[in-house]
Amino acid sequence: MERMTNQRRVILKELQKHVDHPTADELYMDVLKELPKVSLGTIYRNLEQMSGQGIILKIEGAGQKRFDPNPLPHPHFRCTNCGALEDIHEEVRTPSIDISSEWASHRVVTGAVVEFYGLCPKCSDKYK
Amino acid sequence: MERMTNQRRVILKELQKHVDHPTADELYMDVLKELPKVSLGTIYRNLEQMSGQGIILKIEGAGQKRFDPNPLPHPHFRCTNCGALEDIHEEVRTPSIDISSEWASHRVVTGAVVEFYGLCPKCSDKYK
DNA sequence: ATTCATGCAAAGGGTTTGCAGGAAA
DNA sequence: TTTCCTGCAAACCCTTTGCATGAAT
Repeated sequence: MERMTNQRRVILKELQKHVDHPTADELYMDVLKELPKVSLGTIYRNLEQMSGQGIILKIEGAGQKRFDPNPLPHPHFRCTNCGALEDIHEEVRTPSIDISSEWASHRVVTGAVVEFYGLCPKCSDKYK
Repeated sequence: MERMTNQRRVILKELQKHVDHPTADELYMDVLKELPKVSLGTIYRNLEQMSGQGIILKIEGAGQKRFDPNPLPHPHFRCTNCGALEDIHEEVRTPSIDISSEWASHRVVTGAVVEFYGLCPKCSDKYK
């Protein structure tokens, strides 16, 4: 059974402060302020464990992994210029597929990822 | 202007033979059979260039980058066990978002990625 | 007491890059 | 001939891992 260590508590608390979705090293900088001796390996190990437990969400894609304190799958918007990843609070028509199909009968379909992409407000301003 | 080299021709031809979506090193193995002196760097440079030109599709996500000879965005299915990536030929209701919204007015939304995930036929057999 | 987690540092894997020589245009 | 591309190898970046120590249970 996994243990509730102080490091883990602080990592989760710092992640939950974010409205954006930080990378492991961004979170490391935050955690360092509270735990000056923490190591980046500990950040990675805890993020990996918590996402495996469904407490947080690990988001893989272009560039570095990013982490989201909200574990429920939801759509994101990724800036192809600066890499920023943000939640979409707008209404999104989610994709679906017929799981009773012949195709699906040969697979185990557990979920889907939806990611819109383009330029974030900051980056789109540069093109004005 | 970019040049049509023999390496590039062969890389594209080998990619087009695939119904799956190979990684750079898988494609490297294929190309080596035709061009025994080709380097992995050349594979990466050409794949990067062709995807930038919209001739092929670069797919980023869990693990290694994968490449698809079909440059038109389309849904994929990813096996979370073996990493295989395949096209979905089933009907998929694609996601959409209101691009006339306040939210969208601050961004440039250029596209969306849809990826279903789960276990591929080979991997789901192992759990039977 | 027994495990599991930590800090540290090194290794790992995939991808990118600098350079001198080679081939398209 | 001028540029762009190649092969080679080294560098790079992010992430994972081995190990001895430390802290939860």
